[in-house]
Amino acid sequence: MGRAPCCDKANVKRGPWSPEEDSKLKDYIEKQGTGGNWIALPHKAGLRRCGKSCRLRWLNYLRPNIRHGDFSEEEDKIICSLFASIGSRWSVIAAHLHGRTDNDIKNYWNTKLKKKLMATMAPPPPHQLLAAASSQSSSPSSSHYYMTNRLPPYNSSISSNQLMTPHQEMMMTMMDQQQQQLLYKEAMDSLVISANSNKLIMSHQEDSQEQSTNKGIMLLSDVRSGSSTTRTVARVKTEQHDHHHEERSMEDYGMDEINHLISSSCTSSSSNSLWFDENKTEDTFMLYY
DNA sequence: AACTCCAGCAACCGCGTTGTC
DNA sequence: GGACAACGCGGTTGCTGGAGT
Repeated sequence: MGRAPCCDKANVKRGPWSPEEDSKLKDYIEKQGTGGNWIALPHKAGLRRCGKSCRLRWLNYLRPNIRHGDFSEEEDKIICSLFASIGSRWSVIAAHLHGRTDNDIKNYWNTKLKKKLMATMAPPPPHQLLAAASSQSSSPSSSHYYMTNRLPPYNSSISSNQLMTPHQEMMMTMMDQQQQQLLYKEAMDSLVISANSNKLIMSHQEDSQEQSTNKGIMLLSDVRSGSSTTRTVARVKTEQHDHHHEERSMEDYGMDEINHLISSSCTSSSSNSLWFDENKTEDTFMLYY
């Protein structure tokens, strides 16, 4: 049995709003306010609409100081920067753009900005991804790329494949040096803090030579954007070792299993399972880009 | 002119969160 | 602290109009 409907759908009008309805809603709210109760508002305002629908219409279209139309380059950059750091939290992004609504920004991103960025930044071929990861490995005995989670100095020549999610990397092309440094830092931070995300790609690791843990859980990347490209994990095989990696997306895990994996990873004092511990700044973790 | 395709956008849906009793 | 109601948000749907054939 599903959730109870918020209103009697048989008795409410749906679809596009007429100018008369807009006028009624606007007049009522300007005179009476919302009264903190959207459910009761349509009846009081003489509208045969669902309260949710009224709220959406007001917030996205009727309320004062709403701006519609073309987004500026500056707004593009702000959206990209925030999307790279916090993902698709449109209401938060909207709060940074005066007069823009979350719905507007979401639509703009999905229909225009994303394509614009994709066109700017074609994804690297898989073999380049692997070669880059392999050549920068800190351990000659392994093509796994290890790095510390202390923030190294920003260097624009560093291949961002190893440091960022694809969507963060994509944003780089739009930004000036200062913004790139900020995004770079956010990318580094996200490798540690993203344990709370509900869209993480995880991997089992068994019998790693460099790490004594028998079985751990690795954060590969923060993929809160939900973009399909960020769900693709480059599997880096070592020539010397034949580590067994089982790559699974979050959706493949049951909640119990996820909780178990995370808790066992966090609490295992006898291993180097430290990927969720922000305090262990000297330790290393594995990165798959 | 008629039809199809598709981008853009407004609106809806349903889930998680917050507030109230 | 549990139950319920309402809000807020992000993902999705579906309508519309313009471009292409």
